[in-house]
Amino acid sequence: MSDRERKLLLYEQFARMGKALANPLRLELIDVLAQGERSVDDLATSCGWKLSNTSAQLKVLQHAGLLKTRRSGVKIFYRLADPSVHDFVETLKALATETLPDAEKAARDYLGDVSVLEPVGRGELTELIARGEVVVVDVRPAEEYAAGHIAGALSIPHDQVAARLAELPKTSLIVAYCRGRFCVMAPEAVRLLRAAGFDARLLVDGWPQWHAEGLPIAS
Amino acid sequence: MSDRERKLLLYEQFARMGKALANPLRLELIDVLAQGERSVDDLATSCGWKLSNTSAQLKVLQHAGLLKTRRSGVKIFYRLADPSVHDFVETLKALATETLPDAEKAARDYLGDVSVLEPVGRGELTELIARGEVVVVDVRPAEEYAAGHIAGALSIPHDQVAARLAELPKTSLIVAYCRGRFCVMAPEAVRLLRAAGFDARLLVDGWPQWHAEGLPIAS
DNA sequence: ATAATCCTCCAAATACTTATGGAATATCGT
DNA sequence: ACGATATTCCATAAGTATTTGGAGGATTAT
Repeated sequence: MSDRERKLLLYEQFARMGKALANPLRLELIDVLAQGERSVDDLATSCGWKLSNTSAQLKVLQHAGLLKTRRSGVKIFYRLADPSVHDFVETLKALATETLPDAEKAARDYLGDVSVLEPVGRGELTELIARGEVVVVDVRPAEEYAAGHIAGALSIPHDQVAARLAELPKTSLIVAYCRGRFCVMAPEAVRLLRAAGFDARLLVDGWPQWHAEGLPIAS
Repeated sequence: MSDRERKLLLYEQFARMGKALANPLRLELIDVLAQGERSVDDLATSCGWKLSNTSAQLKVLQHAGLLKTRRSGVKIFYRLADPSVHDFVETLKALATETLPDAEKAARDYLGDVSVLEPVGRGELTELIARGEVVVVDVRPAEEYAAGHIAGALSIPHDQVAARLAELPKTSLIVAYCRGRFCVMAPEAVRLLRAAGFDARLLVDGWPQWHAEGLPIAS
């Protein structure tokens, strides 16, 4: 085999990794799996795609070495093969919003203007928690909270925030978080809380980054 | 438009970036362009693909916001839109070789065992240069050397090394470099030099990383 | 065993991607 | 204006990806 053929084979392997990331459902699955392991139909339901398609796309990611599985009884749980997979996909999304005007626009249309929600850094939140000056709210679905959350956070899934305002203090700062920088759940919750007269802010990024930095967690 | 539709639109934009990286020629083009700007048929010749296909793939990368162009007379020069594009592709390649056994094997088949070539770090090379204890050889094609190289490096394109051994000292250490971690030119040159009795080592990574770190350069 | 549950595989329809050769277009120097 | 050079566009053919519904396998509880 010639050098030229070997080079093409190598670049074809690199392109396989690109192909794994060339599909919206697959990218969404990685985002959800960055919250913790999930079963196949759980993922299908959560992302709103057909079971057979979800299974097929999970297999694609698995064959690219990005996911691993664990069987528990009748269910199969998928998880990220390594936290670096999520970092890489975050970099992809950041690069897309920086270089593709259409992606930047799609992010703005979906998330709205996040800067007015006064994003709180992870360091700042750690201090606020230490001083007892904040209520942290996890607005992700209950399963994701159960799989792991910021130590001391309250679970109020985003679709229940409006109905559970009574559980939150009007006198203290509230910081909401969700799946990450491109997740709409916490920004929506913060807007709702602000409209209802609460002092609410957004956590920069979400659970995966908090977890990756080794900050205090619970589950 | 519903939240769900907006979310899908956003993830479709992210997937566009993945798609841009889902083709071996496109990844190779990014590697070559990380050495400096190049014209279309220069790239086609250098990568060994048909002109029309090279042009089409360059357009795909450009529409993904990864490349920019500059016209100079009858030629059009493409370049990376930003150095972060190259960083990102390096991360992709590293992730592929770490998670995909086939990719790791393809890299080994193409590059051979690089660790026996005693790779020199950039810091170490800077010191060796300062002490005048090394001859640095750039084995990339002459155009790439002309577009920018490590300060003080000698240009001996990889296909001329065997014929130009007389230009190199037997008494001093020789360090060769090329396009980067997955480029075969410097590893081959070091093996050739060692077989001919020279004291040769490989520079870790290649020109783009040296340049990105702001180390001494010339052109 | 049998049924229930969960997941994977398969076939098929549709849509997209890649690669090619050749025609069309743009720029420059004469 | 013309020819030379460099690039893009186009039609086309072959290949690959996506999505679906339903059949087929595994595992568990009865």
